[in-house]
Amino acid sequence: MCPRCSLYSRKLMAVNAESTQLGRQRNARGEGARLRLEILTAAHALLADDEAITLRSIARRAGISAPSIYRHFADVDAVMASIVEQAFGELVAVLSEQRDKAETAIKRLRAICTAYLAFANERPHLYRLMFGGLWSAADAVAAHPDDDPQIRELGMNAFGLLVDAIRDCADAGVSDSEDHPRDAAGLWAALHGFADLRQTATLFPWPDGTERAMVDAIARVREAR
Amino acid sequence: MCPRCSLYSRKLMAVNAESTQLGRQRNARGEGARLRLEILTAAHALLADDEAITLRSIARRAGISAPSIYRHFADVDAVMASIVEQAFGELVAVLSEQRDKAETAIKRLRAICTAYLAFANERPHLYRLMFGGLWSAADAVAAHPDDDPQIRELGMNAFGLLVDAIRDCADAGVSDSEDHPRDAAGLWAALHGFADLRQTATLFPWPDGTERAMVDAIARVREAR
DNA sequence: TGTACATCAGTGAACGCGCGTTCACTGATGTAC
DNA sequence: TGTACATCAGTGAACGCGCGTTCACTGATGTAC
Repeated sequence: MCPRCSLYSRKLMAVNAESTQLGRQRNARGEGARLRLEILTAAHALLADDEAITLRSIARRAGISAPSIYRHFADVDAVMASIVEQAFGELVAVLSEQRDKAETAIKRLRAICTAYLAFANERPHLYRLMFGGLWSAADAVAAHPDDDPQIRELGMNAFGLLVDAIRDCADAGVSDSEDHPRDAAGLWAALHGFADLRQTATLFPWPDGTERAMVDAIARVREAR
Repeated sequence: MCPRCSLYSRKLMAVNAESTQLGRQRNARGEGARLRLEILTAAHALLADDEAITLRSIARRAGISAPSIYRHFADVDAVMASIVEQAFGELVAVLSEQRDKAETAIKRLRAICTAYLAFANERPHLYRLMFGGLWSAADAVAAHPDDDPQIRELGMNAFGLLVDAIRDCADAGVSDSEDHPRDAAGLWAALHGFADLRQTATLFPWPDGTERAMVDAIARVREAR
């Protein structure tokens, strides 16, 4: 046995020993499905701590060995798809929640936008998983065209919130928007770009009020000064 | 010698043999600096072909061994910084070029925006290297605070084009923008988001005219319908 | 009631890959004596 | 003019890392006879 390989193995053993939570006891007979939840929970915990999310890091966090994940997910794409699917649900929930706290149509629109940016800001890794280049739903769908993860529909739900909010403003006479889906698409792009660049272009001196001006302009908000 | 390691080595040797362009002859005595250019050229070729860009892939493309890069760059960050620096120069050049082809202030502004989106669209890997999460100038600066790669200034040059274009529109009375840097920042965010999402959210049905509506709105273009 | 067996949850060890980086070297070319 | 030597461009082989994935297994628990 050559020294390199043995070193390798000893190292791996050490890592495995360290990572495996000895306290964990396995699920009872028909309860194996629980681990599926634990895996997703571990992924969420990683994201909450803003740590890198890989199959192995999830396994470490969940206190299980990496291969165990394959009992519950076909491959790493399936894990990511589940996480993203869940995340879209959460996004829609927080956007709706913040919207419903506001009284006027314009404030509801702005509340959605602010909540969107807050979501991206507070959970950058998760946000990048959903929209950034970290992982691509389109690629995953292309790789496994059969198991439709309905991520597309979930994304459209979130987008629908923007369309509706702009329509409500127009109906209330406080927006000049004529093509609501088009303006919502522009608004989404602007929000995404702002969220993304604030994380990436940290050296750039963002002027105060950029968000508000951008949102109001794209949504064609008409308001007394 | 264990079978695994020997396999490993044979594989590596095969890869190296394959990747090394035997045709290449090394530079003459005082001309070693040439390789620096060849490295950057290889990186550009990779980006043009939209292939992944790593220290090793650059070396393969340049037809040299990976360690050779260290004669000319301190580490992989230094290579990336050089590429990005050069790319910012190119970006400013194409934006200016397209701007100067247009006759009116509004058309100049729109030309800049269209050229920006075209740049991002045609060279996605390069664009992601500059602005996306692929590589972070901020991280690199943090890691090597001493060798200032002036990427920040170059970025500000590009941004200045937007500010000036909006100011010109306002001066010409075709924009209601009052805070040009702020509106330019919003416009940049919107352009970036649009460019990024068009590559990421390929499943999303982007409405026609999104770009124009978005640009005109944020730049507060005032125009007869 | 006891026992053989199937099922099930989960693991340990390895594979092969690509990455960035280090190190000791090779071999050509210019320079000093 | 010849030769020893320093310099320089560039390489080959390896290191250690983390990744996704596969495979044969272990050991507990329920079920059938």
